Amino acid sequence: MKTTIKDIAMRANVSITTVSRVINQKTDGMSETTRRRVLEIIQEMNYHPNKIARSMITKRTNTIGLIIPDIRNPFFPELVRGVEDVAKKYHYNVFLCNTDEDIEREESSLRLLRENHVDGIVFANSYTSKDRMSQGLVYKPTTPIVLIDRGLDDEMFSSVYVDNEKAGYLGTKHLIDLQHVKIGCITGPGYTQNTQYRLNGYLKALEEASIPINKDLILSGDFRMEGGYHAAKILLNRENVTAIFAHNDLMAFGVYQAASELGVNIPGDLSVVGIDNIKYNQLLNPGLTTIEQSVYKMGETAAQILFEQIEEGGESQRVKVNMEPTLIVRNSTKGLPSMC
Amino acid sequence: MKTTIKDIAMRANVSITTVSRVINQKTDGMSETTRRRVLEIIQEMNYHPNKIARSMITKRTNTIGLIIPDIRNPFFPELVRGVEDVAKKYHYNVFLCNTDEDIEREESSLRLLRENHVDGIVFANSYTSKDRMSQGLVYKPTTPIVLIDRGLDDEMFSSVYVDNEKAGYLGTKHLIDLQHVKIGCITGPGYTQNTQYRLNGYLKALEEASIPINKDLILSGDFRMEGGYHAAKILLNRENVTAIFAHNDLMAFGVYQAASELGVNIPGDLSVVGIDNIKYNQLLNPGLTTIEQSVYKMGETAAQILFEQIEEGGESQRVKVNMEPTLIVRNSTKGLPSMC
DNA sequence: TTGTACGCGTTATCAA
DNA sequence: TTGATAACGCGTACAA
Repeated sequence: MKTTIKDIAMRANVSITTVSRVINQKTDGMSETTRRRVLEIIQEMNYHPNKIARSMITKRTNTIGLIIPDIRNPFFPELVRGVEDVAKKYHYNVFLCNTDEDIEREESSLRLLRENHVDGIVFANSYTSKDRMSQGLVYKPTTPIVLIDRGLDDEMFSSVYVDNEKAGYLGTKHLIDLQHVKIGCITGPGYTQNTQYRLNGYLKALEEASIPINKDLILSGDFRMEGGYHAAKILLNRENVTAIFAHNDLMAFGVYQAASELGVNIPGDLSVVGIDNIKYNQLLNPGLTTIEQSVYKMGETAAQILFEQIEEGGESQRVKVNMEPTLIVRNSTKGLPSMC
Repeated sequence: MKTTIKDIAMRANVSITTVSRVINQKTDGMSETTRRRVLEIIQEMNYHPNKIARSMITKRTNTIGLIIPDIRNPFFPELVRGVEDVAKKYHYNVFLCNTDEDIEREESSLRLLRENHVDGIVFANSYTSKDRMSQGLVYKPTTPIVLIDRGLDDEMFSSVYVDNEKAGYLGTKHLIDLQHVKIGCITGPGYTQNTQYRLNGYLKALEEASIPINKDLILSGDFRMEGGYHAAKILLNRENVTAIFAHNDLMAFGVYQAASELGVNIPGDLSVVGIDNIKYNQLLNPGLTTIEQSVYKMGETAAQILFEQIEEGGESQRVKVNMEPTLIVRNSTKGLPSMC
């Protein structure tokens, strides 16, 4: 039997109300003597309040949910830490849910979190189509939700995301500035919104430079090494590209592998750009030029917004934060000798 | 106002007991008619049971805690997934807590989890000294705890860990077999038990080969790239080692960086071995020879044990699982030309 | 300055 | 086959 507020009350010869007051610092007009005595007994009996019971009354669980595709994708640990560090500051615990981009798991996570009465949810729904999302989320409009990485174009939710079109534009522009023309593009899965926006940026940069668009240079990947590897093989064997823009670093890693197998030198024969600036891409030789998204900060920001909405009790304004991506040049990109 | 079991009962013209029975599949001797009607209303009103209230009675929250040092260390995402996947199978949610190896945060995490009445805890206390741990955990002997990565030598807790002495032995033996004699060793922080065991393995292998032990070749790192980098600089500049055994892959990455800066060729001038077999070390050129620990499996196993203890209700046997590390040879190690 | 008593949403016990 | 009611541990309005 765990010790309860009742046990403390008995031992201290006071009512449970008094004990409750001590616990919740409601000691406005209370005798110092009883306060001290209660505190002592609490120590002595090693009493810890039962949050479950408390939240029955207060309607607060001091708990938030965090839904992501897969913690093993090195993009997400940073994000998770950002969220958790803010949560800790607010004395909140966080439930972590991995969905593997599976719509079933997204919805079951949402349901589970709701049944656990979390006070809010940070949702990295990067890979979900809009319609299904809305459908899934409509379940629980009462709990504040902040979308991360790519928001729905929906007034319903706050969101924090990177300007993906700009990311796509920056990477492509960098390659064009280096005189590249045959620039391969490896996108994420077709159904993600990130992919669409990043691709738009790519197209825009080409257009601006009056480089004709060749659809054979645009291949669809999976945001994982494998996808980058296979796409790169095709681009290198069939299309003779001099540069590849992979829509995330993991796929760029795959490009490195393919290049290595084919005896293609980076950056001598091939320039490579990624997106994310994953920490461990410094390991690559040569270092990978990439577009940085401040992932940790995204997590922090999303959590911050969420807690503001929680505190304001649901009737707060929806917020959309747009983060700027920045180009980080390393040694995987190199100017093409200008052809005469 | 959320819909409650009461609302359902009203609308269905039955008692809350009946509704409760439907929810909990206790429909043994129940008329199909009422069952169907209740089910319909539940659908219609989009009712979801309140787990908080339920756990007041059942004393079960269907929630476990997972405490780790830092999710950004690429060792842990695998472990987290292992735990979470098993948890999901049991319809459990998991609270994630990062401690940064800070004893304060470990204890506050423990306290927070306990206040949230988790049914069990998986604790990766890799970096905590035995005494403080016991002190911290003694708080809550009622909740099953499974230690991971390195167990306390304590009958109190179940644990899953890798035979770290063997890991240290295997890596060193491999280098010795390649004729290396001046083998540098970069350990983890001195206060971790892993470090002690791995170092023992290193020493044992040297002894077996009758290679005299040189304490200058043993440096203490931090399990991060930075530590590996600095230690490698010292070993290469001052000690002329022909091989370095880093006690995890991250530090081996640091060794690569140092070698690259100093113009030292791997494996030509220097052989390198790590521990962990982090997924992205395939990216390194040359590929890193390392000792694999099946991290995902460790997570799974720990969670499995935890759930067995939860189901058995606390009076179960303590279990200690010892996982075998295996050597994975890639291209970072090379035989030394035998000196004549 | 302190205490009594009710209610939060659910399950379990016993009765009908 | 179904229902009334007591718990679970706590916070709080109101009373003393």
